[in-house]
Amino acid sequence: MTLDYLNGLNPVQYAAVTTIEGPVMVIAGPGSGKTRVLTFRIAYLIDSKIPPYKILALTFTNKAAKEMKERISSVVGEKGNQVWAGTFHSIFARILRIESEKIGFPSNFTIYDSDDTKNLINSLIKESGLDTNVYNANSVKNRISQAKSNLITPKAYADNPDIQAKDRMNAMPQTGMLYAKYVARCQRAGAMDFDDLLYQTFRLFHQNPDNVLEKYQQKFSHVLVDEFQDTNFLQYAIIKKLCMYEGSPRNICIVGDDAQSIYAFRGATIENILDFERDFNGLQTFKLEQNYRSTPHIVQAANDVITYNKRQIKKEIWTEKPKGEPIRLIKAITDSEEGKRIADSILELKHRYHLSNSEIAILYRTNAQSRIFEEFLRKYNLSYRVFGGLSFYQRKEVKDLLAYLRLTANKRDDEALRRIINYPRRGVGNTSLEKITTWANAYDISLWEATLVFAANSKGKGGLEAFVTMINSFSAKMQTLNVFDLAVYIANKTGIVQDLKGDNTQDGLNRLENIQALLDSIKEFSENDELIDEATMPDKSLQSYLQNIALISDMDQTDKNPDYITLMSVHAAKGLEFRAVFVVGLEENLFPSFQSSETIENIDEERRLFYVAITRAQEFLSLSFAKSRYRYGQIRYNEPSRFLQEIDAQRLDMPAVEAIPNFMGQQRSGVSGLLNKKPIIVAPSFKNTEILNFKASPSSQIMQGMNVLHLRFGKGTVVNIDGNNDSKVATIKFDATGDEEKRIMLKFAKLQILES
DNA sequence: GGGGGCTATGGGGGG
DNA sequence: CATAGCCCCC
Repeated sequence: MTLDYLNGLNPVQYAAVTTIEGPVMVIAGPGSGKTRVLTFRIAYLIDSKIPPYKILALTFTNKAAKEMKERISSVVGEKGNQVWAGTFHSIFARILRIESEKIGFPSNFTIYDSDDTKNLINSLIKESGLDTNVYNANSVKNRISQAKSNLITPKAYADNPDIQAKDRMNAMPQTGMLYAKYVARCQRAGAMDFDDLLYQTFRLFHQNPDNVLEKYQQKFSHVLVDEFQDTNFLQYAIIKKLCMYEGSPRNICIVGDDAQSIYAFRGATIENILDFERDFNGLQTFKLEQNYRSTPHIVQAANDVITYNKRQIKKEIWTEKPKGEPIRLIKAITDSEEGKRIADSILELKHRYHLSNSEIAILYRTNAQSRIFEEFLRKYNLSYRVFGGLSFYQRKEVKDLLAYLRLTANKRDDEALRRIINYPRRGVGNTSLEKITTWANAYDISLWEATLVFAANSKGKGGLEAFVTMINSFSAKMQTLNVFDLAVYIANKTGIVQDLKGDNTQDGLNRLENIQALLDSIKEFSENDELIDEATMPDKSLQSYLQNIALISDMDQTDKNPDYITLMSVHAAKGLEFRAVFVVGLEENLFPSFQSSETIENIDEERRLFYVAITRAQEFLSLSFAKSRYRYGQIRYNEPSRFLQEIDAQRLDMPAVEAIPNFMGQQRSGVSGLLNKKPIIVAPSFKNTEILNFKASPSSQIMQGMNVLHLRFGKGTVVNIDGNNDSKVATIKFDATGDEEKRIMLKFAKLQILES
């Protein structure tokens, strides 16, 4: 066989690719060709007659998975598609889709996203009569997530004195009870949250009904794990289930870099690497230290910085690249000036070195920092794209339409039902929903089943009945229509499109565009045959679509115009590289983040994050800081980041001692205290002497065509009156508001009838 | 039904 | 400061 692709590898890479039997650990420094090693290793496995469908490759991000798949296929062709390559979550979601009935979940289970989880926890807090000021949904959610990630069941949670003590200390002793309720409610809804995709997979393998574990142990003869330093206890536990058993070939290869571990805050643990050495004896380790990405200044700066971390696997990256430019230090007085100077530098780099926008990135510690850079890039007419922030799939209108699809696919999906039972409006108010919720809880049935009861007994109104009939008709259509046609049908039939068309504001137009964009992407899904992939997207069903959507993020969206400057957080930049990188906001309390300053472990994680940031640069690296910065509405003064001083001065274009002393000693970090809240000016919105004589007329006397006076809007004419009794609504055209008509509920409105 | 005002909150974030 | 969620009021 001709294995040309092996020729370009250095000796360590070659060994890491071709050592395909037994446990292997690859420690891969930044820019050391990690992805090449991973993909060539898989190609080499396939060339060594390992059936591609017996190879399991786990990554953290869709981006990494996608890149890996593409590169495997480019080396081995078609059969590369049969490799089970994907994120932990997507691979295990796929397995659960096949096996979930064995552990009490329907095969069409819903995946709850973070918002669903949070909403559900919030309802549970309220239902349980707990104080929402004390029980914060986010912290409860984090506790539950932590518990699942450490394989602690609700019962174990309740029985564990340490956990109980901690919850008591945080004044939230009922957290364990909420955890138990949450789990029960997810079960009732036939729903799994993101953690469940891993937790339930572990449960499945651990309980092992019908020897399902052996099935997958046999299925996957070779397992690869990317970014192993970011795995948590649960992920490693699943990996062990698959690879560590009597008679296992133990063909497992983990790739990672302890220096780039930046997710400890969410449970990733370096212990896993240490445990791995212990769990898999006979382990062969390869260290990739040659860097093919960056100039010596950049590589050395990275080495300088990381030596300040005590606990790490010994490793020094090096490069053969030519010297290149020193690292630029940019100091600014204000955050706004920082924005301007970065934009200036970008223009200069573009002119001097003919960089395209896509070769440039601005990396920051917090997403909130993006705004100022956007402002200046827009001013300079440079195209850019901000990653992170509110993703497309988190927008209200998108979630609304998706909720209809979700409920159609799984009627027990409580969170979807809650979202749309009265959108668009069909006269199902809070009172009805509360009745339904109480009923559902009393009989331990889903909201949908409870809704059926109320719809059948409802008198007159018919909103609920219409809702039930509509959803049922969607389910029927699901049998005959493809996903796209179904989605279009639903968007129209529910009145969502009509509702948005009625809103002529820019906001409304954007929303309508988003609905259109969602429909376009559904069309893409339903018509593009290349997307079929047994491991992650096995068919074109509604369920398959929803699963795919739930596990995708904003980061994965590709743009039609690829020539933009990239703005993203350092976390998001992991795995990427750019010719020019600006790492901004290098100030104490920002980078490193102020919440991390308490412990050495936290500062070390911030330092690894900085290490990740600077090693994204190929040729041009700029580091900037501002003396003062607006944060939470106040000007704050911070000293330059300690990390700047950890870089040997000879790598910098100006000595740090020259740049930094101006800012040392003089200013203390803290709040300026000068800025006070703006005075609140109350101005009358309507001036008219007639108001002095205002006297409201009884609402029953108000009729169509009358001239009326309103305290805020002034004079107007009643165009129309609809509804009856208490819910009469008047449509009134006021002189002051131009063409825009107001709809006012007569029950509340204070209107005076005027002589015409 | 819907707008306005008040209040709480604000770290990094994949799936 | 910016935003989201909530309550109140018309």
